[in-house]
Amino acid sequence: MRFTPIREILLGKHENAKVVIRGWVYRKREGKENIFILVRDSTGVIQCTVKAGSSAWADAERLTIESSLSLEGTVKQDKRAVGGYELSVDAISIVGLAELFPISKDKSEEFLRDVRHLWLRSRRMSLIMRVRGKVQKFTDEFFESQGFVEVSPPMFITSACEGGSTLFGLKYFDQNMYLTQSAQLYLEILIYSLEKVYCVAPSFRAEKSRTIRHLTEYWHIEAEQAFADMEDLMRLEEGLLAHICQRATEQCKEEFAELKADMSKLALVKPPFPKITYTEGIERLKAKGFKVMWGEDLGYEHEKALAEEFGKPFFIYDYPKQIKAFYCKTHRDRPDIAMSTDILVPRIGEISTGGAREDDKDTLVARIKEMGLKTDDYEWYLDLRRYGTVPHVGFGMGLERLLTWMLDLENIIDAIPFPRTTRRFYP
RNA sequence: GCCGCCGUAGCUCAGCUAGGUAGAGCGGCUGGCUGUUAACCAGUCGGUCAUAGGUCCAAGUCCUAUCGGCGGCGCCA
Repeated sequence: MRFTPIREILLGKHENAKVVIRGWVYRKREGKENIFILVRDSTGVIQCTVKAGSSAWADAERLTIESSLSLEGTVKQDKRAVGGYELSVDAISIVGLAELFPISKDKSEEFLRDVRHLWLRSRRMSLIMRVRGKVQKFTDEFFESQGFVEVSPPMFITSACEGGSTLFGLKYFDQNMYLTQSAQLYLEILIYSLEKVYCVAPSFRAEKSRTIRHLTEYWHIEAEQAFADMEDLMRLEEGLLAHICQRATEQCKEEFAELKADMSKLALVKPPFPKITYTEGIERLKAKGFKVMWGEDLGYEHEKALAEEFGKPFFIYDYPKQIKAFYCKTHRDRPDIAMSTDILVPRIGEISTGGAREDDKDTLVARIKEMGLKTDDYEWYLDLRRYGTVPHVGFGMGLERLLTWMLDLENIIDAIPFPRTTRRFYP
């Protein structure tokens, strides 16, 4: 049996032809003369009409919202149907008669989160998931074009990447292990053979953050590049973002329109991005009346204020060493300044952090001790500096934060099908 | 970790300020009507007011604790 995608019918390709479609009941309106069944499949929604007296009438009467079915009928152009085409039904075959569907007209955020496994069927969620899939594809396209190799980092790790306080611990047989919070250190291993590597993989953070931009499990776009400096890094990052935004404007028009997401902001994402130093950021904030001291990390309000000025993604770089991780390289002539850069976007703030990694073994050992960490935990990491060390850079970008910004989502949880937050991890 | 808000019918909410018989809309069911557009009209079913304790003649309403949820800050991507 050949089934016709609903989208093809709506595009006018099957006018007056007999077709068979399959899908789920989206809405149903019942009268004496007609039953109107709105059927959705993965490609669209179409109105199907069943006339009184038709052999399909009894089945049409039984149908409930979200029942799965196939319908045979004739495609008719009809202005009265949303979409311009409808199916005049000859036969219905019910696949799975649905029980009373819990999601109806009125719905609260809280309830929809409780039934997320059903809410994912909604038009809105499927559109977002489509864009998410595309953005992942665009990411692969970009790295492919730049000669990067996609690699697969581990999820089980033995020690922290950054500190330790935000790790999820777990029992690994008789030992304690953790879920990774970044693939960075593992990508660093791989540049010694592949030079340019990237991955898109989950990162886990046990931060009890209660905000619209935090997940405990999020997908992390990470890359590392050997023989590269900060300029290479920023060029890579802005190239990636610009490519994703460019391709989204080409391929995701319908999704943006239906989600009422503002697509015009994507056109502003063109290299080179605005770039300011941390010091300049502090000055700008002071000029705006914020009470910030050089050396303090920027808070969310600070980030938002700066991002508003630019109205598009931009870089902040050259942070004070003390607010950055142990592996961060510092300027040789300004040892208090870390070669680190963030990308900030309006409304969300930070979506990416990257930088040069310390490539000198002794400096790295000193930094590890300075931060109160144990060199024993980083023996293999130090090996990378013992055997053919190279200057290298890398970054990590939060896929869901990127999508939240692109699609104007109110909360990051809608950027991922199965969000894990401090309070929610079902289904 | 700190702070704020919320929890009443399957769903969305009102009722709480100032204690006095548990309400509406949607959904379901029954009937009617209509080429309907998240249809409409009538009727009907539906509730241990999150849980536990307290105050009171009387608690959905006031007090305390607990549980659950949402958000802000911090931290981060």
